[in-house]
Amino acid sequence: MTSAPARPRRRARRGEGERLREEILVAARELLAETNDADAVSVRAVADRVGVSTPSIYLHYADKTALLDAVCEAVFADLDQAMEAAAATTEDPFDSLRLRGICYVRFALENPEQYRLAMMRMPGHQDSSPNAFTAEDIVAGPTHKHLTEAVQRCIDVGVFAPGTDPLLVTTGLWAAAHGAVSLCLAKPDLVGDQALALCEMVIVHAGMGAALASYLGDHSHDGTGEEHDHAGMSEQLAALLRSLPQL
Amino acid sequence: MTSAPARPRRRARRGEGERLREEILVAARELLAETNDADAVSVRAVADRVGVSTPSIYLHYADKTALLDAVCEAVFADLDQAMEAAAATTEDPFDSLRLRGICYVRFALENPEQYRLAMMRMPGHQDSSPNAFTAEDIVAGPTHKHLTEAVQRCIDVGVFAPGTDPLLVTTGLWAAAHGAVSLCLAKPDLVGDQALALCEMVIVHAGMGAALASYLGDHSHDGTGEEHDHAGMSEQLAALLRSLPQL
DNA sequence: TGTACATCAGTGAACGCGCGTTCACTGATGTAC
DNA sequence: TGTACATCAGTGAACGCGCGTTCACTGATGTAC
Repeated sequence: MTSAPARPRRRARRGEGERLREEILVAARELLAETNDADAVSVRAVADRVGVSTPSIYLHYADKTALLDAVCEAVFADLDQAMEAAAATTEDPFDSLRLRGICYVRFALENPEQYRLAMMRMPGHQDSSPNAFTAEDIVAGPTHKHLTEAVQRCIDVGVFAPGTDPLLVTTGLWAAAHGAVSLCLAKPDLVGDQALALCEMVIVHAGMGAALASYLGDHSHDGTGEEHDHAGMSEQLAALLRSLPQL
Repeated sequence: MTSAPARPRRRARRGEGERLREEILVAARELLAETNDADAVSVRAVADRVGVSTPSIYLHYADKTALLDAVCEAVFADLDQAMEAAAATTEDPFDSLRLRGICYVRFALENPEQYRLAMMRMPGHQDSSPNAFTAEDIVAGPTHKHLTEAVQRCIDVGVFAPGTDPLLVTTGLWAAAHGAVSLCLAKPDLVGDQALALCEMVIVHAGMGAALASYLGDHSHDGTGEEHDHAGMSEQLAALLRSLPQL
């Protein structure tokens, strides 16, 4: 790995110190993409790839964790941008959700190690600083905001029952997408070459289930608007499914 | 960490070499449970915890990877046992699936680092041997087999439409459960203290969606039994949902 | 236009650390005679 | 019952390695006079 050809580099001029900061970020992401191994991203390897000495990294990032945090932020920004572009191709609110889901999955499958780093760093681990990229950053960020808005539009249009909690559906859809994708990444043999199809299936199923549940919740409860009775769900579902053929 | 009190140990007698092997396995899992950090499981730390010198590990495991593989196997075995016990409390096939899901989630939330190790080691990584614990091992193992059988019972009983591919539903449910759980583990703030409820919601939704899709697939296509038309799914869903209130 | 100087980007060498793994060994356990 | 010996479980010390980080430094860039 140390034999990676150092790019020819010009020393930055006076006010251009920020240039190297960006190059370091890019190099770290390239390393993730090429090695598919987060352990391959050492401070030394990144510096080597940029074509700069190791201590130079510390001119731009306080420590390794700060660099990884910056990578996470950049990955989420890219993901959001891709999803918004994908969603812009339709007017239908539910289809917009679906397209976001597909885009999410595609992004993750195409950038597995960057996705893993962004999504799977656990708080409290040695490799995450107290101010690491946490759930708060996600919820505050545009990715989550855009998704919640898309869910809200589905509620407005009637795909999800009125009174549905958009945050709950958002989190549920995210969980479904994340699960499908990370199963595909971790155990590819389990799904073979049908990874994308499986992921889409799971997301759409979760979406349909959420829609169905919000309908059931809206019509089978006392109307207090409180959380669904999960324990009784299977009987309701069974009853509903038995009635479907008479539609 | 090196100051972990070494347990008093008796040297094993002639035929009892296997005893230490088991103790090593247990110590590794305890380390995962207590530190919540896979990096804390070093050969040295494990040996230290058992109360034995470092090279002794190599009398029972070829290398570190072999030890981790054994841990994965043990974790999956425990998970299967817990799920079977949970499922045994009901006769209803769909409820059996639901209980398995809840048990799966609970196990993962209670043993986060062991779960992560078992499910998230990626093939091709430096820390996974060519014969590491892969998807093949999972599919061949009892956990997956039991789940598929439970899905099949749902098909037999009519909860899922006849002709449904049990393997597809199994994988989909697994993906949903894994997603909900790993989202909760990686970004706990995102779900707060509602982790278990969220996970159950996602799983049940995915199950409902699968049931719904298998019904739709059975009644809205040309009957060739080929894969669903995912692209047209949202219109079908929208139409179905619009018709539901007239039930 | 020329020169002294402050500033800024980046460097070379070294630090201590914990890691996985190996090797020659020790000493208890059981067996053969 | 006593003793020599093979076997087996486990050890102490050391190996080389790559890591994150620090420190005193160099030398190019721009500015003041």
